[in-house]
Amino acid sequence: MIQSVLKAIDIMTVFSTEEPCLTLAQISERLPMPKSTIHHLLATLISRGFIEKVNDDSYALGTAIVSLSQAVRVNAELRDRAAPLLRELAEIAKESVYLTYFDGSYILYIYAVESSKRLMARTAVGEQVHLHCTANGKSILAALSPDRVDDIIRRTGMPRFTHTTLTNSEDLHIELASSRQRGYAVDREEHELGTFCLGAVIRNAAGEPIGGCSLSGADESIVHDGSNGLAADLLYVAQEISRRMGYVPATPSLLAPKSAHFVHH
Amino acid sequence: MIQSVLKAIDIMTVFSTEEPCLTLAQISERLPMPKSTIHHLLATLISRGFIEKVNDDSYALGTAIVSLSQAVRVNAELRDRAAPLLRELAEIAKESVYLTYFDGSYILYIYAVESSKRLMARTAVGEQVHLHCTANGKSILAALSPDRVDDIIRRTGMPRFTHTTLTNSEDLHIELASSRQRGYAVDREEHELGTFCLGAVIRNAAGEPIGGCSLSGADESIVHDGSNGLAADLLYVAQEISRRMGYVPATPSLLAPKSAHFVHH
DNA sequence: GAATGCTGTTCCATGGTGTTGAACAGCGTT
DNA sequence: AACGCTGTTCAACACCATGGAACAGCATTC
Repeated sequence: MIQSVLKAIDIMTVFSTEEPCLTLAQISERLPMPKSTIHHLLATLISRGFIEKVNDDSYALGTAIVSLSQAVRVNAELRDRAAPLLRELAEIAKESVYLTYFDGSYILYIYAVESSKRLMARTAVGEQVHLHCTANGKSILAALSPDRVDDIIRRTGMPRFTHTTLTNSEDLHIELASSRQRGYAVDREEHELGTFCLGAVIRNAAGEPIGGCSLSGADESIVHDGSNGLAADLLYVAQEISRRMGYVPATPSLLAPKSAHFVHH
Repeated sequence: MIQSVLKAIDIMTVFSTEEPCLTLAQISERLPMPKSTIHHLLATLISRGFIEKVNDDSYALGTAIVSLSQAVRVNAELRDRAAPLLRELAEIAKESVYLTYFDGSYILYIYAVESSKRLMARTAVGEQVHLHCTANGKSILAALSPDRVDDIIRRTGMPRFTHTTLTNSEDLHIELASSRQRGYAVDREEHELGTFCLGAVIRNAAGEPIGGCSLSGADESIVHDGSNGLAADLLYVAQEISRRMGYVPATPSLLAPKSAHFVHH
């Protein structure tokens, strides 16, 4: 473990969306390091664009980090294979579409086609969220063994976000059973009020869940089963992404896209 | 300058979209460092999620970088203010919409609402592009003094990407004059064949150009002046983003959105 | 099946370098 | 004008990053 590198990373991690700009004094009061040490590290990070100076007396994360994200493995291997399908899905559904990556404990949003109905200004890309409260997360949990599900919720907990969030293990397992039966998971404002989602799991060549994709809308009708072909299209897209990741279903799937848009694949 | 931090950054910079996964041997042949040094640094970066191991014998950039990008200054200050407007614009235009940040020499794509017409699978977000060959870049150049324009093209050059790319200073200055007159810039397949764009500049409180937004389509009709209200809507959005960044136009603007969608702002 | 070439990994002594408190400088406030 | 607050620089000491060499794990090869 190289200490100066760890310290440099700790400094970068102090910045947040809420506090994108910090003075040296603010950084030093949040970290157990002398100001001069922080100053040296900041100068080094500035030289490579990882940190930038704002207004002569405060610091912020620089744009080099955004450039680097293009080369992150999951972006090159998962996102770039999934993106064209997700864009089509967004166009058909006229709703926001999200792609997430499962890191073993949480999901990380790695791609989005966001419709104007999205409530939050900030894009979801880059956000890390619990599994139990999202359609994406539950579609992944539904693809894991009950033991692994219990293991994950033991580690991460089941914090409440809204009045509909599932906060105990039994409710979750019941919900996962119906998700498994449907083939996709549903989120009824469990993470964010005013946001309803459908989520479907994505698997790799080994059949393991590696992420998910979801449709997200501000209208409850999106989660009404059978009211439209959205769930079928979502499942088709998730299955096609899995196929592109090397997944070969044990029983050849009968899924076909409902929308004619997908016929050319 | 802390050398171990510089080395850690150099290691991360070796990864690219084309080569997202590298073995220790591959990294060491691209960098003038002994394998053991690289190994130590990799272990440190792994401990914080900046690097991850793939398949036991190769390394890749980890997801921590994607999470960090949420806190990057331009994302918090520019992107999050612009995103809602850009989503509406994308919905009205039914084309891809992009937001870029001007770093002094290049533009960096920081947000996108990508339509299914986009040719490339990869998202543009994170890409760094020359100014002279994009609508976004030219709208920024048109807002700078001729001296600064010359200074920038002296530093970055004017590489050719397609048969329509402007590759000499005089052509560029003529083009910038008409962009200035129109109020927005146009890209006729100058960066990528099959991609036509309209771009408009975004200014900060000091009136300086800090970025741009653009509409991008696969159809030439998008750049046909006056054929539709897209340019007017784009200009309205760019102006409204500038306003949210603190810009106060010298002469109160008469611009109004053509589409009724924007009336509620 | 032993030997060879390749990986990635670990070890450890050495000297380079990161660390640090203290001193400096630049501003705004008092 | 003196003070308190910034960010910045300095230099000496101790620590720790460094990188050669040795190890281990695994294919491939002869």
